[in-house]
Amino acid sequence: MRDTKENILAAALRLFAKNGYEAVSVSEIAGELGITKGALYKHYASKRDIFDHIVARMEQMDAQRAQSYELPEGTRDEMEEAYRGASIKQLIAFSCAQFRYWTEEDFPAAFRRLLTLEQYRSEEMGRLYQQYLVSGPLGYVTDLLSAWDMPDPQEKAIELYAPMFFFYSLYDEAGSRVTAALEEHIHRLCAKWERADAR
Amino acid sequence: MRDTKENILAAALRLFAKNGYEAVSVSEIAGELGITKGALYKHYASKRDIFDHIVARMEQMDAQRAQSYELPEGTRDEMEEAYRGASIKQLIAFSCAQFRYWTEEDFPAAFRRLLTLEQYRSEEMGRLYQQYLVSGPLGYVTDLLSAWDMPDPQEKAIELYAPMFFFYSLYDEAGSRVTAALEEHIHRLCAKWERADAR
DNA sequence: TTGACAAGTGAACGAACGTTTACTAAAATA
DNA sequence: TATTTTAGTAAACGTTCGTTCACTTGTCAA
Repeated sequence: MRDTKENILAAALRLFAKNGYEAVSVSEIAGELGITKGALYKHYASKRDIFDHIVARMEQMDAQRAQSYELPEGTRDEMEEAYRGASIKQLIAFSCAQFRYWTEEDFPAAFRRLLTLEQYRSEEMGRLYQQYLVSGPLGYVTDLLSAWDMPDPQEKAIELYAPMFFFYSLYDEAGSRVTAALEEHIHRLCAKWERADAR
Repeated sequence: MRDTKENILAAALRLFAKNGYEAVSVSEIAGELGITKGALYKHYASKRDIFDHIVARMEQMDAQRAQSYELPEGTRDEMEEAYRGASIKQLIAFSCAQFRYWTEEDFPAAFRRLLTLEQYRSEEMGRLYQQYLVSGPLGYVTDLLSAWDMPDPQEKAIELYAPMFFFYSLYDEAGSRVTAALEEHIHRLCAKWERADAR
């Protein structure tokens, strides 16, 4: 089959996301596909090579997703004008979409758990974890609110993003049952800001 | 030395918290103390036995800490009366202390990272992770606010606890620099509730 | 002083690890 | 049709894993 290479990537990610990179053996990955571990080396040079391809794939998916949203990219300094044009409604939609992305989409959801498990092992993984799931999103929301001249942008960014981050962990235990509560929280908060803004 | 057993526990926890249980070898643990891995088996029956003692130790530390606080223990149903007696000031103090506990105290801080890395590997670890760091604390705060007859207790509990949870991850990258911001958040929020309550 | 015990060493165990190799059969290409 | 490539197997490689064992040393109680 031509998609064996793709199946290896998916199976490896699924296992890495559950047990962590070191705890998964090459035989185990191959076993998931019903092939021997020797065959696996026809597609990837090493176990680490599989991992690297997973990270690269995530980077590619993320870049693709970034440009499909109307919210501006880049840091505040570069994009100040664009930031001002974005609306609170867009922020709501973006936040909800981001949550569903990291919980419901197979690849991103597994990659999030993988990063969670690898974050302390190397500087690089810690950086990726922060960038995708912690200080990255927080900084983005902060910059956005700041460009809108909202008072206390960092405070508000925490109010918005910390529950999203917290709900990732709730989701991991309780499943999609919790998604509605999180989206309600986002809507309530943004509505409050809009009221304060109009005043 | 009599405290070799204790040193093994500490070294193993430190390594487990960085790399995860499977990625740490018995030789590595022994190497940290300058002894051979054979000697390690004079103190613990197996690698898993070390891990189990770490979990038991955490349970013991947690039970000890629970009774040293004035806030009531147990679930709401059992302790409704006690809940009503607790004050918002106590909630602030308890929350700040809890954050410092899971970030600054050596053993709990390392155990928190260990749980983070092991949470998906077994049901038991997932349960402990939730109990110590996710739904456990959230439920506790919810019950407390609910016993005070505050409106929307779950909403408020998320407002209070989600940032604490989020700041654990910020702390892991940025260190104690972020503690002040978190404590400010707690104070601000509780002050807001007190104002609304007095009205 | 003697003997039991506690705490270490270092070599060995079988199993599992990631990786390589020789070989095969089917598919693609010339 | 003949040949090369692709994708697989099965066995073996050297290494490391967790664990055990025979042995040494120092401490302390009888």
